[in-house]
Amino acid sequence: MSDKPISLKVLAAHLDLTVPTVSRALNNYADISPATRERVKRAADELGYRANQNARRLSLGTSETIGYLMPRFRSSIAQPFVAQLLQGLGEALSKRNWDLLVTHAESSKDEMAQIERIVRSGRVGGLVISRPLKNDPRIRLMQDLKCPFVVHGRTGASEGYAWYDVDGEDAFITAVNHLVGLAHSRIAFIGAPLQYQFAQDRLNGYQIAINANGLDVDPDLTQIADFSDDGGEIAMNMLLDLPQPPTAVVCVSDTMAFGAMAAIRSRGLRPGVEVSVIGYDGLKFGIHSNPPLTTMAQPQAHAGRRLGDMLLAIIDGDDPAKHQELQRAQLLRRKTDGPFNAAAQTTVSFREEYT
Amino acid sequence: MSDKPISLKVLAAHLDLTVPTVSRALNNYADISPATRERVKRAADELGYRANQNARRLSLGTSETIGYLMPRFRSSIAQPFVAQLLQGLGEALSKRNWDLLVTHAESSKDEMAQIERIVRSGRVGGLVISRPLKNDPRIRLMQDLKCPFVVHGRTGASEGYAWYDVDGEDAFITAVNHLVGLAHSRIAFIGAPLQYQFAQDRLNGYQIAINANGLDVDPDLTQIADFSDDGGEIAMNMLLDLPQPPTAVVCVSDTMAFGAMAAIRSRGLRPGVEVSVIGYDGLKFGIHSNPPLTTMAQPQAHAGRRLGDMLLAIIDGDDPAKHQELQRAQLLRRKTDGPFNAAAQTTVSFREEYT
DNA sequence: AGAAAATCCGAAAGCGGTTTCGGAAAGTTC
DNA sequence: GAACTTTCCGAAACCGCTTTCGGATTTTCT
Repeated sequence: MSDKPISLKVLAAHLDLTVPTVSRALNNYADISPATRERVKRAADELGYRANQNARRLSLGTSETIGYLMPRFRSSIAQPFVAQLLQGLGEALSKRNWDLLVTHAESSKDEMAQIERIVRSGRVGGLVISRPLKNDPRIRLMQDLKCPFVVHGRTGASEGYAWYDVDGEDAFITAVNHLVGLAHSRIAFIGAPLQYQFAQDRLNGYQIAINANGLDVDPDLTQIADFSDDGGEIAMNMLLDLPQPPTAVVCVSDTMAFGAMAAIRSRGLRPGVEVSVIGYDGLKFGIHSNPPLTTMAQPQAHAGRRLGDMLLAIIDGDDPAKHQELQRAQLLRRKTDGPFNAAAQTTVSFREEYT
Repeated sequence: MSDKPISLKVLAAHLDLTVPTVSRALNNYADISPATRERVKRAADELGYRANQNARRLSLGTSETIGYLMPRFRSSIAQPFVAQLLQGLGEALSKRNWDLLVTHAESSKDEMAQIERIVRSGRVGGLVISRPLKNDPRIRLMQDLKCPFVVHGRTGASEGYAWYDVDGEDAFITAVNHLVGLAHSRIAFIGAPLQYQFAQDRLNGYQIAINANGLDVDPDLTQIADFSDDGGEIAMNMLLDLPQPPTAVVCVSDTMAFGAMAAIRSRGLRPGVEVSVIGYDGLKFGIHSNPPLTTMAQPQAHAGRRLGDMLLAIIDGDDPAKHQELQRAQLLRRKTDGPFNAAAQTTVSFREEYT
C-alpha cells in the first residue's frame, strides 16, 4: 500500500503513454489496441490505481450519488427501519457503484434548505424522501428543482411522482374486520398526528371498516396522540376512562400499541382478553411483548431495494409516474387479539366501580 | 427555481466580473473590496448559486466526506442503534458542511475491497468503523492506507488508534455484583461469538466478578450463541437443562435477554422470580418486555456525535491515540432482577422431575 | 506634484479526470 | 508502388472551482 493515491498522470508516465490514452484504455474504448489495453489494466491494478471520484464526476457531470433524508425523530424507539432501508438502498446502488449520502435536519425549515443545497450543489442525482406529510413541501421543492426522487410512503395527492408504500387503509380494514369477526363491536383507533399521510390512510381504513360493519362511530373512540409508546399509553388511558370503554383497539404502530398495552395492564386488565389490541408494522420485537402483539406486518424487507431500483430507473429517464408500488400488510396473529366476551366486560365494569 | 444549476461562470458574466474574482469574493478574500463583495454575494443568493461540490472538492483536494460502514447483520432486530448513530454523526459533520457516506458490504472480503476503493478513490477523508473484531483487519487496512478513522468499540489491542466504547467488562462486573448482592450464587452468562471484542470484554467482566466473589466457575454456565433473540433462547434452554440450573443469568445484549426470557417463560418459570435476568444495552423497548427487562444501559445518545467530533479532529491533525473515550454503563433496574430464594429453587427442581 | 504604498481585480495555471478530433503508422487494395 | 483504409495514439479542450501572481488604478506621504 502506498502513500498518496496515484493519479492517471503518474500511471501514464509509468507506462510511457499519455493521460487520455490510459483513460480510454481503462474505459474500454475501441480505439485502443487490445495489447496496450491489457498492459494498462495490469499496471493499473499493480499500482492500485483508483480514479479520483471528484475529478471523474466533475468531468462526467454526474454525482453518481443519491441522498437519503433521515426522518426526524424524538423517541429513540421510533426508528427500527432505517438500518434495513439503508441496507436495501445500498444493495440497489452498489450494482452501479453509486454512493449513498445520508443527511438529517433539525427542523422542517432546515430540511428544505438542506435539500436545496445538496441538489443545487450537484452532490446528489436523486433523493429518497420518507414518511411524507399529507401535503409535503419537499415534493414540490424536488419537482421545482427538477431533481429525480422517490417517496417512501405517499402524500394526499399521489399522482405524478414515484413512490413505494404499504396500503394502510387496506391494512386497517383487515384489522377491524378481524376484530369484528371476533364479535367486537366497540373498536377504538389510536392514531398519530394527521399531518402524516400514513396516519390519515390508516384512520380512513378504520372508519371505512367501522361503517361497513355498521358499528358505532363514536368519535371518542378515535384518539390521536404523539407517535410514540408514551403517546399510545396516554391515548389508551383516555379510552379506558370512557363511560363505555372499547373492547378492542387498533393502533397505528406497534410502538404505540406497546404503550397501549402498558395502560391496559396497569389497570389490571389483560390485552387480548379484556381488551384486544392490534398493532401495525410487524416489528420482530412484538414477539417479546407482554403478551406477544398481534399486528399488521408490512413487507419491510425489500423497501430499500425497491426504492433504490426505482430511483435509478427514473434517473435513467423513466417516467416517475410509472413507478408506483403498493404493497399489502398481512395480519400476524400473536396473542393480543381475542374474542369478545361478556364476562370480560363484567371485569371492566367491576374495575370501574373499584377504582 | 431554475433549471440548470448556475455556475460561477454565468454568475461572473452576470456581474461583469471574472470567475476568480467572484470566487474570492464569495470566499471572503481580503483583496476584494467590500463593495463588490457584497454585490457578488447578493447576486449569488438572488440567483441561487451553489458551488458545485465535485469541482470545489477536486480543486481543494479534499472530499469533505466521511464514511460509515454499516455493520452487517442477519437478524432484523439487531440494529436499533444505527439511526441514532447516524443522526449523531450527521450533527457533528453538519457544523462544517461535511457529508456522510454510508456503505454496506455483503462479506468481510467485500468490505475490505469497499474500504480500499472508497479511500483510494478519494471519496472519503475518514471512516468510522463499528463493532470491531478482536483482531480486526479493517484497522490494519486503514492504517496502511494512512486514512483517518475512529472505531465504535475496541479491538483486543486498543493502543494507537481512536475509539469510543462503553466498558463492557465494568458493566458485567456491576451486573454480577448486583446479582450476588441479591444472594445469587449460580450465575450464568449468555454471550455472543468471541470473535467480537465486545463479546470477549463482557465475558471477561463476568469471569472477573465470579472469581472475585468466590463463586462457581462451572464452565457449563457460560453459553455462547448466535447474537440474536433466537440465540438467547437456545442458550437459555441449555442452561435450564443443566442438572443444576442457574438462578440468574447475565446476557450480552437485551435482544439475547429477550430470547432467554422466552425460554424461561416457556418452562413455566418467571423471569425475576425463579430466574433473574440482566441484559445489556438499555433498549427503550425493554420497558415493554415480559416482564420489563433489567439491563445495563449504555449512554448511547452521544456516541455518534462524539465519534464524529473525534474523527474531524484527527483529520485536522490530532494524534489519534489521544482520542480514546470509555463510557460506563449503568444498571437500570426494572423487573427481572429478583432475590434468590430457596422456594424458587424448589420450583425448578419440581419442574425437572415433572418434565 | 511626484514618488511610494495600498487597493483591487484580471490573467494564468492547476486539481484529475473525460471526450472529441486529427494525424502518423500500418495494413489493404488495385 | 501509389492510393486508400484502417488502426491506434497524442494534442487540445473542457468540467467548475481555487489559488498564486502581477499589474493597473487609486490613495497616501513628503
